[in-house]
Amino acid sequence: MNEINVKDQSAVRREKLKQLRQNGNAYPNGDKPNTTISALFERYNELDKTALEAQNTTYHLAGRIMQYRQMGKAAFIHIQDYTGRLQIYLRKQDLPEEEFDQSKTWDLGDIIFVTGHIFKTQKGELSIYSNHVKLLTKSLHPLPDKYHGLTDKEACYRMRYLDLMVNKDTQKRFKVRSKIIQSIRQTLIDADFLEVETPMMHTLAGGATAKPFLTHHNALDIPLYLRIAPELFLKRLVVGGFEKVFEINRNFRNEGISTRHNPEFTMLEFYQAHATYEDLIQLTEQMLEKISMDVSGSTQITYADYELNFKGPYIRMRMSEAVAKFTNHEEHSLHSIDTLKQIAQANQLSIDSDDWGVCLLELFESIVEKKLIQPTFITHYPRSVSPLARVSDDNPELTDRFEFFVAGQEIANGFSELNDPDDQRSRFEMQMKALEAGDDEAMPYDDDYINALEYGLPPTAGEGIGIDRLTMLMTNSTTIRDVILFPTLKRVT
RNA sequence: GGGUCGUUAGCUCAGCUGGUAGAGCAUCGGACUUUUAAUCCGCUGGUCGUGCGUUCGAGCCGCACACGACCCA
Repeated sequence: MNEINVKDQSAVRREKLKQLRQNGNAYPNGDKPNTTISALFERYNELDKTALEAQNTTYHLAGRIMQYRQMGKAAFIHIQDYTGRLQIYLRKQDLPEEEFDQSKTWDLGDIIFVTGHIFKTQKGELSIYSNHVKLLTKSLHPLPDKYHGLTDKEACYRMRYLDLMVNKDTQKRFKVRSKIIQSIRQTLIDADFLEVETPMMHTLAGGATAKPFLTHHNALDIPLYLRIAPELFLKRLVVGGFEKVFEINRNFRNEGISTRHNPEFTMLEFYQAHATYEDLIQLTEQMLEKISMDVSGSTQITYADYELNFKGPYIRMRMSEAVAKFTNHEEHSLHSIDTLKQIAQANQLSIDSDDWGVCLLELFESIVEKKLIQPTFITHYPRSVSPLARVSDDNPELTDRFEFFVAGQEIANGFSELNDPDDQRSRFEMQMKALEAGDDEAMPYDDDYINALEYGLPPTAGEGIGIDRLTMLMTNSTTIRDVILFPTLKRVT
């Protein structure tokens, strides 16, 4: 190593790789482990040192070197596979000479293959006593600090592979995320829902009010939008006879980035024919109770400064009831738009709309939402802010809709679907007026969707649940970037 | 979009009132056959985010920019 600069750890490792290439294939494959680290712990960790001496099963294991303690004629190595970390013991006299010499050139981060039997050290740590070792993959960059790990958040987001390698909490968070999705899928499939996939590229960005991403199809020479919601397609499927459908997939919204917003995010949407929003409220309670049990074994969850209780039934409030409660008004007084404007003024809010529903929603969002800590359903959303929801039978200004809040955040949105094509047509027309008036988030008129409704959508209820925000709750993460493997970041310059 | 803070060795972090750039881990060399953040001895390693300015002199002061974090909208 004299002619290369020893300060450059990568150069040292490259030099070693060069040696490996000269000695044969530096990237061997085909060596198969016959167990995993966690399996060994489950089987043997309860046995004591002497009991393990009777064990002579030969195990093959592969893993990345995370710690390496060389002691002259012996060495202790901690390797990590996707199930955990295990110590390997190497002794010069128990290994072929060239293998022991080879092992001295290994570095933290290298991936090795180990053959040996299980034993416990004097300090009682379960380990592998190895009689064969082999390097599988040379790592060309030094690992982050073995004790502190990688703490630079930007580095964690940009190099998630490194974050996952050295930060156990990160691994755990994404395993929980997977478990949540698995739990949801299980619940829905057990309830006879059909999992489907609908287009990610739309000619009209409908199903929600949001700014879309625009792209272009070259061969067809047409603009396409990345979808902002799958809703209108899923309901077409219900028209077609798939009476219970769900989709877990990405939506894209061309909006700001914050601790609660990533441009692409994952939504569960599900639709059930012959159900009402009341049925979905119950299903949501069941689903969340199960998720919380599956993930943490309890319905009590710690999130930031809160102890959240996911044992149903959850709090329910009408939107006007909630606004009344948190502004100390009588609920019936909120039927007057003048009262709403007064409340807004008293709270230093300027609302430029003269629509009663818009005003009520604004008050709700700015005053009430952040105060809904325990799981809470807000129901009776105004018609004017719910262009796809069915009008309530007892009040034409309201819809059979709810949203679900936890820790001040919106987690879910559901409603009995509007299946009257003529009503839907007039709602789209209202949206078009809003669009003309400059609201760039208003929904476009979807002619084919109206056509589908004219064939007959059975009475149906549907709901969307934000998987990222749900994962934030279940993993006690206060930023969405911590629950998305590769969050959107600016380019490094 | 606004405010506050951050960016120094591969990683984690110090750096005084503006006066020659520091530690631990990792690396490199040596010792070491049950260690475990191994230990002991020795040696390396820097475009102080980028640019401009102030100054005899800038990691430190000023301005602009980049990226990020937190709070607010």
